[in-house]
Amino acid sequence: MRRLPALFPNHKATVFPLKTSHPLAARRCKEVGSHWKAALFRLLESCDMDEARRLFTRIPSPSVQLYTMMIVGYSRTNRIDEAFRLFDGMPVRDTAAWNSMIKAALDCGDVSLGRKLFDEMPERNVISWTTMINGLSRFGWIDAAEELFFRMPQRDTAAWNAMISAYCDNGRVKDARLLFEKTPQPNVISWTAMIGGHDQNGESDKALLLFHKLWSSGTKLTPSTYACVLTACANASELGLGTQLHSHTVRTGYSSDTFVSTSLVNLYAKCKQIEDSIQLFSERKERDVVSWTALITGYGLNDKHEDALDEFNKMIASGIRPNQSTFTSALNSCCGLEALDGGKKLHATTVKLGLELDVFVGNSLVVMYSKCGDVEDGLMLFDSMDRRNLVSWNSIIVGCAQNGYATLALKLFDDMRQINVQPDEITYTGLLTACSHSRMLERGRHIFHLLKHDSSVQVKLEHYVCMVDILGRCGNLEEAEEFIRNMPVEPNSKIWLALLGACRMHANIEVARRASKKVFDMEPDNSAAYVLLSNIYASAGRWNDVSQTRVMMRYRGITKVPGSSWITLKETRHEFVCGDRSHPMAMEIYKKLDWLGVKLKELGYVCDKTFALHDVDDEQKEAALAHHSEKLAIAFGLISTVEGSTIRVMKNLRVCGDCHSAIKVISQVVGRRIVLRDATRFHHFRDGLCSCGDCW
DNA sequence: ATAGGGTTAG
Repeated sequence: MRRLPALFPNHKATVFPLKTSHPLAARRCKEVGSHWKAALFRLLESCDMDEARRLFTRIPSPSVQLYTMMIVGYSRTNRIDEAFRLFDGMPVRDTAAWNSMIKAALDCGDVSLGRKLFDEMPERNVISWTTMINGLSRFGWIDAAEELFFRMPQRDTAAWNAMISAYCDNGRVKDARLLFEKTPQPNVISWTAMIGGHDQNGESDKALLLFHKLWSSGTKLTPSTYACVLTACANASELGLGTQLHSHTVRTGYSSDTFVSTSLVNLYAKCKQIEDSIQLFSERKERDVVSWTALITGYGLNDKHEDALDEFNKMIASGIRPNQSTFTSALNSCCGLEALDGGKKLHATTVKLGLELDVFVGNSLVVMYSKCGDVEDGLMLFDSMDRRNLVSWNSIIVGCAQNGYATLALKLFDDMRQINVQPDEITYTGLLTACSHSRMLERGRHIFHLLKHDSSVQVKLEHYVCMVDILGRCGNLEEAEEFIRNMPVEPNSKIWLALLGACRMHANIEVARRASKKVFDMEPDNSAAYVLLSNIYASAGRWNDVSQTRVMMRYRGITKVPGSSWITLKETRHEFVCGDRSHPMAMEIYKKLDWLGVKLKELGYVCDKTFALHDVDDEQKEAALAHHSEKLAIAFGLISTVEGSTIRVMKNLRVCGDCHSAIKVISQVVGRRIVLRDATRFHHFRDGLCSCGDCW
């Protein structure tokens, strides 16, 4: 039998026999100290603060350095109070300890404590100043940061870099540039900060110009620089340069760096080379949240929303915790699929992970609910948010506008201005859309007036389109034309198309001729314009002009986009085209339609045949109106969902007029709410009425 | 391995 070795064979010999006066004592103590230090470091590394504290209390008279390590550990785990208690009880403090405590305060969100410590500390060094500048900048206190920078007694390159980044992070790229040009000895970090700063402020092309300068200077690049530049390539869609840099990173061995690799996944995804993204992601050694989110976003950008959600589930299954950004992307893909059920599941998951209070998650949920036709839940969510930003307000205003809640959209606008949230272009587009969908002429004029006099917002073409739409829908066709003539910018085809749409509503052939000619000049392949023009002629009984339009279409090789409608149930999309019999439940669907036909007749509903006879739409000619895609999808919804529940159907084109009337009656017959999202807006059918008030 | 500057997704 063998004796087990003693656990601490040299225990007695090492620790105690030397007196402190012995020349070896100092060295021994240092060794003992480094022993404590190594053990403490291991615990701090694994963020086990309770265990670290237990160890720390056993250390006889810990050094300033050990105290400081503990403070940093508490700060990393967000335990600012404990950090401060420890700092407060320190027998002596050096500048590093003060600096660590300042950083701890700033990192944990207590700026005033950070500022107080900074003002009180006996000796500040360049690191103290730089830490404060960085902290103040993160809270948006850029003026305070600037003041410190110009007051500090000496500045090294790190200090200049901190101020450059502070300007960039607060949107002041011009000031960053001025400072960069004054920096005595800029290094690769200064350049990287400038490149990243320009890119993040929407100036990716300038970022790339800076990179060319850096490149030609022959400076050795770091992985951070590559990560920044590759992101700028992604945002500027510079696939060529990006690919070249990719090969450089392979040669320098940087391509396996986690930041660089994520930037590459992002680059190829944004440049619509999703296969390359997938390949690069699969080659990664470690898959973290960020790279996985980049891939999920990439699928979404490439219209592969099912794959995006699959990838999201794979990520969860592999034990990686999604964060707010992951949810933003996944929820966006739910919008792409109009998958309300999937979106609700994600909502539940955000609650489980404690992320539902995050403002980005909240915004994404508001958009998801309203884009999936459930604006009521979108509103509920918006009301429950405890923090809101401009995007939150825009999301709910646009959501209301698209769903026909114009008055509510305008009320929300008043609310946001009440609490001094400055609207932007998107806010105004939402409001104008709301007015146009509800034919609110005077409110629309008022909003446009506010927009024109809002110095912090630029009037964009889309605003003019909305205004033409409002004027046109309300029957002021001549005024709309006059409005277009007086626009300070060149009108585009969308403007004329809006006018043409109005001509159809108000059967105005003269204006329609002029408007359609403009559209055909600018966009000869726009099939919607031909269909509109043909319908305008048809409604006036001008059959020669109708057939002439059709000939012109055929001659120019223009084919109409086929109409299709779909419904998403249990995350499966069921899509129908007119007269479709390919669905496994086709028999039941047509039986339901026949039954509905009988019921509709009993209620005296007469089908409006003009939509069948005069439309250029081939699908409408081929099959009876009763078998339009939207009706098929609704019939399928009726037989596949619980009695009384809301049915949500989407259509790629505008809903046909006959279907619109029929669906109103159907909602009454079956006692259900039917939400139909067509190419331009949502229709909420209920008790025989539609939320659009029949003007769409 | 006591303290400061640039890096990836949204």
